[in-house]
Amino acid sequence: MSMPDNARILSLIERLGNLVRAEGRASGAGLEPVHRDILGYLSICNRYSDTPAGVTEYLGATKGTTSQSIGVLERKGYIKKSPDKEDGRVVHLSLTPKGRKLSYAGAVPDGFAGALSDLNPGESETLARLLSDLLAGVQRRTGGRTFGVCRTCRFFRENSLPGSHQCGLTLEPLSDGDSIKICREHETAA
Amino acid sequence: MSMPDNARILSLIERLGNLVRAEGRASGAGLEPVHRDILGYLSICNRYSDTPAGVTEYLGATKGTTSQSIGVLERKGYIKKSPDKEDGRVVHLSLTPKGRKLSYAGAVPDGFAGALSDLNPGESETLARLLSDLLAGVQRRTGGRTFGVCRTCRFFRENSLPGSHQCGLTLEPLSDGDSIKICREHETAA
DNA sequence: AGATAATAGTATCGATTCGATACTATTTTA
DNA sequence: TAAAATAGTATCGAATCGATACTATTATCT
Repeated sequence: MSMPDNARILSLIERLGNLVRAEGRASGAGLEPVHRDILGYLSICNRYSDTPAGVTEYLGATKGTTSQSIGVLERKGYIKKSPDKEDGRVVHLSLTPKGRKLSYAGAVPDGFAGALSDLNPGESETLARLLSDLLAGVQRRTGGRTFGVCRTCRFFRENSLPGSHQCGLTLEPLSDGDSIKICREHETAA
Repeated sequence: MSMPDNARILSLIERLGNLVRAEGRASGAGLEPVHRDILGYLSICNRYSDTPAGVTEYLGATKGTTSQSIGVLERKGYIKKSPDKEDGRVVHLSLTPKGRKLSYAGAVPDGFAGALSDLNPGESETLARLLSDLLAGVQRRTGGRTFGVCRTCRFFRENSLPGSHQCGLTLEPLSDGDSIKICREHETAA
């Protein structure tokens, strides 16, 4: 008689997602949820992914919509655009100091922080893992990118020098800092 | 070095929520996510909760916004308004046949169905439980309603006749069908 | 080489959300 | 009976969002 687990999970995710959006909207200084999403993404993505197309894939929106949101953030001084040196079509996005501050500020809203602290540590970990698995599964199925961490990608290569790595796709060198960012070209290592 | 579990969970919920919204938008015939939310809510709420105020609390929006969305659904013929018999301020909302069909159709999008089926049954159950707990915790803290199932409410009373119950708040009789719907006045039984 | 296709991004349109504010009507409370 | 609370609507401006059309650049194919 009760709802099947799948539909229930979906409904819960939708409601919790709405709450996160609503809480964020209430507390963020005039910033829409999508703006916080974009700033957050730009703060953790690597140099292959900091483009309007990368943001578009990450958010699952259309590129027209994303272009508008990026325009708003640029006009308000949170991000800056700079042309790619090799591909004349590509634009890179970077956070201004003002934008960087906000991308950190978007911490955990009070209501959630409290509710999460009610879970015991094992449960938090389980929840995080199950949600990750679910997200990865959805993305695999819908052809979406996984946006995994560089270091876990099948193209990631260790170099002989400590702290020096290489991307097998672009063949470019990668620093330790690069290796912990997320990438739109990420494919999970087998 | 890695993200704390709490921030990670929040980010996962936000991303999954966005995906649900996006998938729903793509597949639903011109219906916005909030419209599906409203239709879904009306299909499972009881007669004390099928009002604009009930929808407002459930969605966490403002009443002005909700009033507009309800207006759209009414104009498009998915729901119908009828005045309350006792309180002249109150309006009840009901699904038209057209609306009822859509509230069922909004089932689980393909990508999610597949990804959820990858979890083994125990994991699904765990995930559903953890998300429920989280939602309840957030609502308790933010003063929001829990919208629990009538039968689990502290005001729910069994009658001597089988299949007949009573609401201790309104003192009205409740059928078996009533007892499995969600209510905005719900308070978890101790 | 040169035509064609694919890709990155922008511009514009209409419908809609959303919060804020103000407003009406009804009911409750003091 | 007057004041306050409640339910709901109306209106405004800013922004999202998808759809479509468009420009510019790069890749591909013949």
